[in-house]
Amino acid sequence: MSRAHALPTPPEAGESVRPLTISERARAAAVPADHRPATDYLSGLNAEQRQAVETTEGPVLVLAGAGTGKTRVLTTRIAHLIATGLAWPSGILAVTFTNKAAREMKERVAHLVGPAGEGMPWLGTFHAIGTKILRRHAELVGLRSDFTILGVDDQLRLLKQVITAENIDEKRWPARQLASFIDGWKNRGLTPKDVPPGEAAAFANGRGTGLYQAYQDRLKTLNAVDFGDLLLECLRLWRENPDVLEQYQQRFRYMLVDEYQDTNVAQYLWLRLLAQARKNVCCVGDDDQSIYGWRGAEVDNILRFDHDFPGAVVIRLERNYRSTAHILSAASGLIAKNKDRLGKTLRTDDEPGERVSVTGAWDSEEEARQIGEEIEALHSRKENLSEVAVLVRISAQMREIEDRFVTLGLPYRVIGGPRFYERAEIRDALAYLRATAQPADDLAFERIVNTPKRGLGDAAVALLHAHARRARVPLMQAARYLVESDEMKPAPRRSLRSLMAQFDRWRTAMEKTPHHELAQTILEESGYTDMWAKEKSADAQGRLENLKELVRSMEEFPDLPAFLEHISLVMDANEDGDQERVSLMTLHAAKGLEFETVFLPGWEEGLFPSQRALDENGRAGLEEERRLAHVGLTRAKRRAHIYFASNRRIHGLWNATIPSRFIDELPEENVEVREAPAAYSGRTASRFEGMTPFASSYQTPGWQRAQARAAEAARDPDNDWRGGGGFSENGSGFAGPFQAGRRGPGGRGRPSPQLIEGEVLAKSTGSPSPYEIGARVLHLKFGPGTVAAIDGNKLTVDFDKAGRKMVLDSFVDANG
DNA sequence: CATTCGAAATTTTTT
DNA sequence: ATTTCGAATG
Repeated sequence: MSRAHALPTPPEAGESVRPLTISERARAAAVPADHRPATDYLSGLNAEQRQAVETTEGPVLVLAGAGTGKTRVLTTRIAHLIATGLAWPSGILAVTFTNKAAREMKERVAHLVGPAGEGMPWLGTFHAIGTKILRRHAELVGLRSDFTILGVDDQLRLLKQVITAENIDEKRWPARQLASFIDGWKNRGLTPKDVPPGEAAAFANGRGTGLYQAYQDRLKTLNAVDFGDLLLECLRLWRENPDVLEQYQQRFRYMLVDEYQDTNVAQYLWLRLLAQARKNVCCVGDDDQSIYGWRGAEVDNILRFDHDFPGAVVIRLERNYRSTAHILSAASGLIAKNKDRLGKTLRTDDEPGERVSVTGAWDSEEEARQIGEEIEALHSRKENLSEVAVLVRISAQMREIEDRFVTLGLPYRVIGGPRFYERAEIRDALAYLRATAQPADDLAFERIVNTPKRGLGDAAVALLHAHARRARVPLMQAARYLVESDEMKPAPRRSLRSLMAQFDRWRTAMEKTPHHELAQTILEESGYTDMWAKEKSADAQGRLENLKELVRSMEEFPDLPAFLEHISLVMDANEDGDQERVSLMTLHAAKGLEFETVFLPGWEEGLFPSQRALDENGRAGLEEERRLAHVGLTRAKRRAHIYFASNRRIHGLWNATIPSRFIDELPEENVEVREAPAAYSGRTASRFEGMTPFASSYQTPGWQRAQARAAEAARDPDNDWRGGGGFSENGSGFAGPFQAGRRGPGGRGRPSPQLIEGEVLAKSTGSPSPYEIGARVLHLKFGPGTVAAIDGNKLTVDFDKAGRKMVLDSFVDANG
């Protein structure tokens, strides 16, 4: 390809970038025709996409619905800016949220533009770019350029120290809680001075702000920052040094932001400062896929874009290239129930395809069985298992499904979970390296001083701290002193001496040993690998392998500091991508992915939408849950299967559940209500025929019939409720998704749920139930009980043994 | 100081 | 049910 020929030469790395002069631009345009940058990269785009690529000047908001080619627009836009000579790669700022997204974008740009695009030094996550900027100007914000970036666990340990140092009872005011307060403040761009007094009062009787300040002071002393600081300190840097800000405003001629709906206030301020000068900012996002409100994302940022950037061009990408018409309409119909949205209408030219199926199961175990069977059927039809995903609302749902996959022998992989670099063994190993390379890294030293156990417990650490504070020296230096003095008892003293000797040896070895070999040596000599080798728990083996992988990955870096920098921001477990596997993940983890077939279990009130989201955030919470449902559905290219169970075990006890309101909200014409598979459906449930539909939107109460069948199936003698014996014996009220609202005044814990503008827990029909208050009924799982209240076809029953639960009337029998 | 037993908590997750 | 955390115990 000759695309790269006419590109301007990228400036040397580190060279400060100035805008192209007019003559340079003219020169670029005057290149002979056959050497002119190829524009064929534009040819595959539709009109809107093309507009989004070619509207290079001024603020642009691209509202890109699911599957509308968002990433393609972003990468093509970058290619376009480079190919037309409007900017050098180093003059473009492109921010993403995850390292994965950044990596993908880099690859795709390189593919479009060729070697010339490889530069892209400013393509990365907010945090990675923030780090890069801060390292250059560290001294202006009171840091040294080799500052450490704290992970969550380091942060917690530090907070614990701060709380204790302030003489606050750490048990009453846990570090975790303070961490989430501080996180929230940092997300909103608030320094200790900016925190509204009312909010600080919520922690430790109003001492929240002081603790926040003390924590920040400690960080400075340690020459460390946490993730939030990577953005906040940039803000401070720019505000206090307008010349520095201007330097970056000049440098970044064009700015692009991916997943704009996920930006928090701090990120928004960060962007706005940069964009103020040139205003060539292009934000791509989808308000309907905003699912991170709970961690500080502000949908408002996207809803108010044209207000914040006057004259903004808003481009809607509404043509979906991913899903069939039925799936798309189902998802659109659902999301249309949200009020706070900019509004898009997704359309497709794809065939209608299969309807979205909705299947009721008796309980979550049967739900897992049905999913397993369906996947086996797909597999025997030669469908690729890598194109199949099961998306759950909460991780706790995974276990049952995994269990089923294991017994069926279905290969699967779990996506998400703790990141590689968050794992304890990796953090420990890194702490050893940090403590070796940076003797003043107190946090690292403290982390491993007694890991593996070497008799240096709380008492010894307290002594170290006391001396370190008294002499104002790092812990390591305090240790050297204590080894020589007799303030420490002989046993720990001997242990500490040998540890210090080891560190000395490693530090000497650092001069001449390749860093990955040194790491290997440290892990062995310290007894760390032995510690895991001796542990006989199931995951010990995996941890050892992670450590090996860590050492192996170090080889790719020139030296230890380079590696430490990399690891503090990035580090992914390597994928064993050889075998075809079903993917299992949370809905959150699924954003941005797509699969031929998607299974969506657990669509039940309380679980999805999550009761907690409703209780804590009211209508906004409900809408975020609905967006989550929308994200789930739009992951599917050809087949989407929704499931709900009528009974689910929550925290160990069984709970009756009712179908999610989201099921009712799906347009009827795009949904196929499934019967339970033959093996589990028993006789025809004639007595349920003609019964009032649960949801008024259904002409035929099809899913209810399916449910009834499932109930019949479960009625076989082997499944007798008395045999199961799984329900709560305490009768202390029901412990499920519905408990919060129905608890008596004596109930502890959660606040009452908010009723959301007439949207009750689930729609009810208002049609009379065949039962009356006071009637005795028999439930398969909960046994006998008395009807306490009736709401349409939903009964509130006081079960003799299982306490009060809400059940569908079709699940109980009259028990005269 | 380490181990062990019992009570309490238990969404979603990136950097 | 399971895991995690803290206090009592050896």
